[in-house]
Amino acid sequence: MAVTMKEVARRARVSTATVSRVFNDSNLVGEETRERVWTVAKELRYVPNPVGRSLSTRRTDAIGLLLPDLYGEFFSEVIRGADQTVQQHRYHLLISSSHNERSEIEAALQMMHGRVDGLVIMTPHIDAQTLHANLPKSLPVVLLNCPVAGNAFDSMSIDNYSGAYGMVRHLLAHGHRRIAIIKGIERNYDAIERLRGYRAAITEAGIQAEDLIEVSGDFSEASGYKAVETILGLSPRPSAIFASNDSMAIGALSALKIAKVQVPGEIALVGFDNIPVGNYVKPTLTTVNVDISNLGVQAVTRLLHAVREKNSHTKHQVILPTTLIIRESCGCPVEERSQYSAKGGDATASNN
Amino acid sequence: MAVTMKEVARRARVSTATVSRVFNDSNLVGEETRERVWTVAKELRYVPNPVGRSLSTRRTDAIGLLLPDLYGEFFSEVIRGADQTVQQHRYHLLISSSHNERSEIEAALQMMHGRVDGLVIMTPHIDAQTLHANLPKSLPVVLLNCPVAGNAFDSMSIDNYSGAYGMVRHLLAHGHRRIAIIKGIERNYDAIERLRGYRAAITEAGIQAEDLIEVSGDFSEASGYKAVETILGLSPRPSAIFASNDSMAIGALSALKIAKVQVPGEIALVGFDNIPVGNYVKPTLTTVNVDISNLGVQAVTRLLHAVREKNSHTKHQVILPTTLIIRESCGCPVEERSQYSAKGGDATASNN
DNA sequence: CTGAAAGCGCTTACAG
DNA sequence: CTGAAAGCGCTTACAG
Repeated sequence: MAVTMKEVARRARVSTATVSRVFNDSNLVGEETRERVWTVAKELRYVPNPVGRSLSTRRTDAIGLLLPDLYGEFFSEVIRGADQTVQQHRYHLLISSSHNERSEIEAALQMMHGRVDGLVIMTPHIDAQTLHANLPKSLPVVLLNCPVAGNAFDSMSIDNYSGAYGMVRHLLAHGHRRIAIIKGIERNYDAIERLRGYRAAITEAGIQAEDLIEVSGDFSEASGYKAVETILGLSPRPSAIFASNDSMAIGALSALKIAKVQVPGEIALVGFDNIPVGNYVKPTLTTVNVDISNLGVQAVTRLLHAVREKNSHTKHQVILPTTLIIRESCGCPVEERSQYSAKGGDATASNN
Repeated sequence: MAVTMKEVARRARVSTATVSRVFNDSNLVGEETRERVWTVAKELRYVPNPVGRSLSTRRTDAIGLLLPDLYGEFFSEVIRGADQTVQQHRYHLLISSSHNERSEIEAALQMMHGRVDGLVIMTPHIDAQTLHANLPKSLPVVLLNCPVAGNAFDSMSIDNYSGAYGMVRHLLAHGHRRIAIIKGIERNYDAIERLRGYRAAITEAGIQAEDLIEVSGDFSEASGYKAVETILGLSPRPSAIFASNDSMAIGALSALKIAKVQVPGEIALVGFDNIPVGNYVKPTLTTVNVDISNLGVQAVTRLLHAVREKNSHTKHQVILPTTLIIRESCGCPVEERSQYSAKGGDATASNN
């Protein structure tokens, strides 16, 4: 059907080896021969078959991206960063999502097997065990925001801890002493780290540990709404709320509006993630920014390094810094309403 | 390195042909043999190499998705629908984006060549010519929201015309007579169709064609903002604004707020797309909903039909209906604030 | 029910 | 600088 190398070779009166060399920019081809092959190839509209190529080179020139989900801007931004980087390196991107259960992840790992030269894996529910059991030992992997400890894998994650820490410090700096946190999903890694940052900032400020005000939430808008009912019932009432993500902050904002509690006048409110909607609510939402597409860029860059420089590559656990976005909802003076970096000092440098 | 079929065959004391048959659920294998092969395969953790497989079957079990962009919810929703469908059929999804220029599209088409069994192409800037020139005649293709005329390709698009028509009819039904449109990018297909719907509804209502109030825009928030300046300068002032997309509607809303013009009290405002932010602005935005992930589902379903039933497959141009989402910004009575279908009668049924 | 063999479209030492 | 040949890991008529 499609024209093959053999046909090009025949018409250009050379061997397939020579055609192959021409298409691989080998320098062991005579100028004249090269031209002749090019011409014929162009005429026939020959495009090398990547499958044949892959079989002999044992490369696929593709990498896989495993995602738990595909809802919302977070994942599309990761994909955007990944796609961009992959294209720069003339690689391809294979995407597979909806892997929230262990069995699905295992199936997905199997399916990627042999189709990609490396894998970026983002999934909250995975352990090193499962990974090792389902991946060829030699397949390079970068873990994205996965709670896998140790240094057996390259990993890349967001500095949830410092982001939360920096945000709470910001509230403290503006005089808040009773700061409530609306927590995320209990066993979620991001949620745990953000909570840890909150606790550290509070206790470091000399506030008693028993004064930590922790309200449950599950990252949903509804849970933020509900949490406010609890918070408004406390006495003395907290003067600030740190929601573990923006969705909950927005839910909280609705509840506060309905309860006729002024934000930030009577209570300050801040979130985490910097989702676009934060710019549209009134007051605009102070939050922690995460450069998500960069997360994708870095992960793929790191992975391709592992793929191409297998020998010199050494594994690292990288933590990407976050940024505070000061808008209206925290009530801090206008002149401070600019971006500045959250304390992100413990980010490990990547060395590729 | 990785264990191959040969190794499995050797250990199970059968030929590779038999191993192959076992893995392809062929029924010409004895039960006993089958078991033995399974056991050995399991032991060795054998996974068939898809590249070898592809080379002999001439299938890749993958389809490609070509996107112009990767910004925002629209594309992530398309991807979500596509990924979901692809997985159901045990196919793989190859993604490639940022194809806005002709040369990039051509390069992308070349790169997909041989890697996929079919292609879903979404790009505003493409003509049938370029497509034919860069695609193997035999490769199934589904065009997504592409302005390619004729029936040479399967295509799938949103019913922009009827959506706009229905929305403007809604405004007319509520007594509006001077309805301005903020247009989208001039040569953009969606924009053209929405404009066409607006014009049809207006003129059908017996309003003079010279009373069409068309203001330029480019789909950006900023252009919506600017358009309002023009609109407020008109006399008599329009009583309603139909923005060709939600982003512009939101820009317009900001401008109206600043100009202290009540929405919907003094002027009604509606958009198109139903982006999530529309729920958060005040007043909430009346708009036209497009089930985007379904667009991805339908396109892939159609494509896989073309891939697998090459013979029985006939090409169709499908138009997916839209829905009106009535919220606060159009000012219509509360009891009507529910979803109902926009006139979507001219959607062609897909027959796979 | 099973195997030997050819073939899918490339690449790459090896020899010249 | 060029070609003949082996090999990458599968599948599938063909023969038995």
